Amino acid sequence: MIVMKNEDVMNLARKRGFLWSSFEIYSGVAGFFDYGPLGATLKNKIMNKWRNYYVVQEGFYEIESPTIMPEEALKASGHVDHFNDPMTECKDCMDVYRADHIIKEATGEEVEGLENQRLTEILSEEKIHCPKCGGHLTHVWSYNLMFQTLIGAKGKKTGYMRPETAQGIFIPFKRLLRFFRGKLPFGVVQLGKAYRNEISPRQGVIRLREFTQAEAEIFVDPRDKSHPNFKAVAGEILTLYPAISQEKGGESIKITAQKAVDNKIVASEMLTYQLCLARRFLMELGLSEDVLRFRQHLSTEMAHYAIECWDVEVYTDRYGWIEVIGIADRTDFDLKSHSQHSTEDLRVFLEYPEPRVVKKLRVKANMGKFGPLFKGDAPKILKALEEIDAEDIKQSLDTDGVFQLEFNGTMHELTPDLISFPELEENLRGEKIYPHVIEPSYGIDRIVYSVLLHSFTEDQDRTYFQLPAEVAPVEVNVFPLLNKDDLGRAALHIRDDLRKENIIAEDDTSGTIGRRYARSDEIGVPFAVTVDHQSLEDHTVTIRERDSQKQVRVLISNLPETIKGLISGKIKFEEF
RNA sequence: GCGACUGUAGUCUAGUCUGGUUAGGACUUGGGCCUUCCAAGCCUACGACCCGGGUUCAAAUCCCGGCAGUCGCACCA
Repeated sequence: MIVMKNEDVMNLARKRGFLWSSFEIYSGVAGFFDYGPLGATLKNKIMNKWRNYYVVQEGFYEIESPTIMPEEALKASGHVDHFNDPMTECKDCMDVYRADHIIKEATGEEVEGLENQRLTEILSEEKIHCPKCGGHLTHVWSYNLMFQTLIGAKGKKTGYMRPETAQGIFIPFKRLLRFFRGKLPFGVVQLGKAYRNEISPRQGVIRLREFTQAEAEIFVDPRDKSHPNFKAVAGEILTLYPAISQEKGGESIKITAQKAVDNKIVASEMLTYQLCLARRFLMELGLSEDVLRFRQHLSTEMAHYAIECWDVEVYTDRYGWIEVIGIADRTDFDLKSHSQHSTEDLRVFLEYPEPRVVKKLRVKANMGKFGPLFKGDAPKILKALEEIDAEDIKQSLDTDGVFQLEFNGTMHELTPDLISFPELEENLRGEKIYPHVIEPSYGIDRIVYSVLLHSFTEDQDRTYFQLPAEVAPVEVNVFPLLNKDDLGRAALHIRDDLRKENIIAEDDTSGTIGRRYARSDEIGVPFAVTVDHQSLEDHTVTIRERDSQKQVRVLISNLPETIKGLISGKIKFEEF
C-alpha cells in the first residue's frame, strides 16, 4: 500500500518544522525553501549517509569549492553559451522561440551574439512573424538560467553562481590527479549549493532556484570502464526504462545488473555499478522498489556534456515520476574543454602494461654542411624541422628531391645531402589521455522530499512520517507518564544520559501521554521512552516503538546502548 | 514569461456581493487542573484581514499596482 498526498505531506512538513517557503514575511520568493529545525537535521543526516556511501565505503574524497565562479570557467564548461539564449514569444499562439534561430531561418543571416535590442529591431525590420501561426512576436529577452554577479570593487569581472558543483572538481583536476598520485580510477565528491534561475519554479521543492547537490566525479580510463567490485552488485535487480522502450511506448523492465551490462542495455560496469549504489541508497532511506526506476535519457534530452545518462526516478502522486539522481557518462568533455580554454594540460599519463617498441624516423642533420649554410639560423631551423613529421619530409625529398621549409618569412630549400633519416626504436611506456568521467549527481532536496513523501503514513488514528531511524531528526523522546511526583525529573536525567551518548533525545511533558506519543510519531521519532512509578522502584523504563506501538521494559542502565543498537539496526525491536 | 482564479492566526474557516460595534468559531500551541500508557475532559492565555497606493467621514470588504499560490500554455541546456 502506497499512501502519498503531496498536500498533506507539505502541510505537516511546514507545521512541524521540516520545510517552508523562504522569506515568508516579505511574501516569499518563488523557488526558495527553508529547512526548518527538523528538516535541516533530516537533510544533514541524509547527506552524512551519502558521505558514508561515497567517501567511506567507495573511498572517494570530498572537496569544497566556491559557489561563485568566474565567467571563463563557465564558458569552458559550456554553461555560458547554453544558458544565454535570446528568446521571443508569439503574442497569439504563445509559442516561444530562440530569436536568433528564427531570424536565421527567415533571412539566412547568422545573428548569434547580437544584443537583444538589435535582435528585436531585426525582427520588426524584417517583418518576421511567428513561423507557426504568423502572429506578432514580443521583444527579445535573455533566457539566462545562471545568476550573474560582479566580482570585485570595480565589478569588472563577471561571475556566476555555479549551476552545478561538478565544475569545482574538474577545474583543480591537476592538483587532484597529483593528490591521487597519478593513478586512475579515482573519485572526488562535492556536496553543496547550486543555482539556476528557473523561469517559473512552481513545483515546491522539486524545482528550486537554489538547491543542494551531492556529486561524485569518478575519473576512469576510457578504455576500461569495468568495475573491480562489480561482482558485489551483479545480482541486484534493476528496474530499467531504456530510451528504446520509451520511444516505442514500451514499459520498464526488471533485469539483473549483470544482464544489463551483458545485453548492453547500460554501456558499462562503471555506470551500472553506480545505478546499483543509488538504488541501495534510496532503499535504505525507506523508498520501496515499486516507486523507483532508472530512466535512460533520450538522445534529444541529453545534456551537452554527456553520451549516456540514466535518471533515477521516484514516483510521486503530485508530479508523477521525478528525477532525483542523474547518473551520466560525461566522457572527456569537461577536461578536454577546460584544457583548451585554460591551456593547461589536463591529461593523464597512462602506462602500458608492457612498454611498446615503436619504429620511427628521426631527422638528422648533416651539421658539417647544415651549419655553414644557415649559420646563426641553423639551430632554429633544426627546431622547426623537429616539429614536422619526419615521414613527410622524407617523402618530399624522395619524390621532389627537395623540401621547402618556410622560416621567418623566407623559404629554405633543404636538399638530401643536408639531412638523413635514421630509423629509431622508441620505447613507449604509455600515453597521455583524457580520463572519462562517470558522474552520479544527487538532488538532495528532491531526495528529502521523496523520503518525507514516502514515509508519510496515515492509519486509522495516526498521521506520521515513518522515517528510517537512521535519519530521523529526533531519535528518541523521553516522557514522564504523568506530570507529578519525581517522574519529570527522572525523565530529564535519562534524556541527558542519552545525549551524552550522542543520541538525539528530547523530552515533552505537555498534555497527556497519548497526545505526546502522537506528537512524537508525527515527526517520525522512532522510539519513545516512558518513565512511570515502577521506574522509580526498579530502575526500568519502557521503550515504545513508533511503528508497532509496542512497548518493552529495559533497565535504565542499559538504555543508551539499547537505543543505539535500535537506531543502527543492530538490535531488532521484535527480538525483545 | 503570458492568461484565468485565489490570498483572514500554525491549520481549516465565518464575514467581502450590499464599506460602518472590540473580525467570530473549531482544531493546534503555551500555562494550569485532572489523569498509572496512545490526540479524552475542564480552566486560561497567545495568535490573523499578503504588501503598497488610491477612493471614502470610514476599507478585510471597492479600485490600481506588486508579491505569492493554484490551474492552463510555454520553458526546464
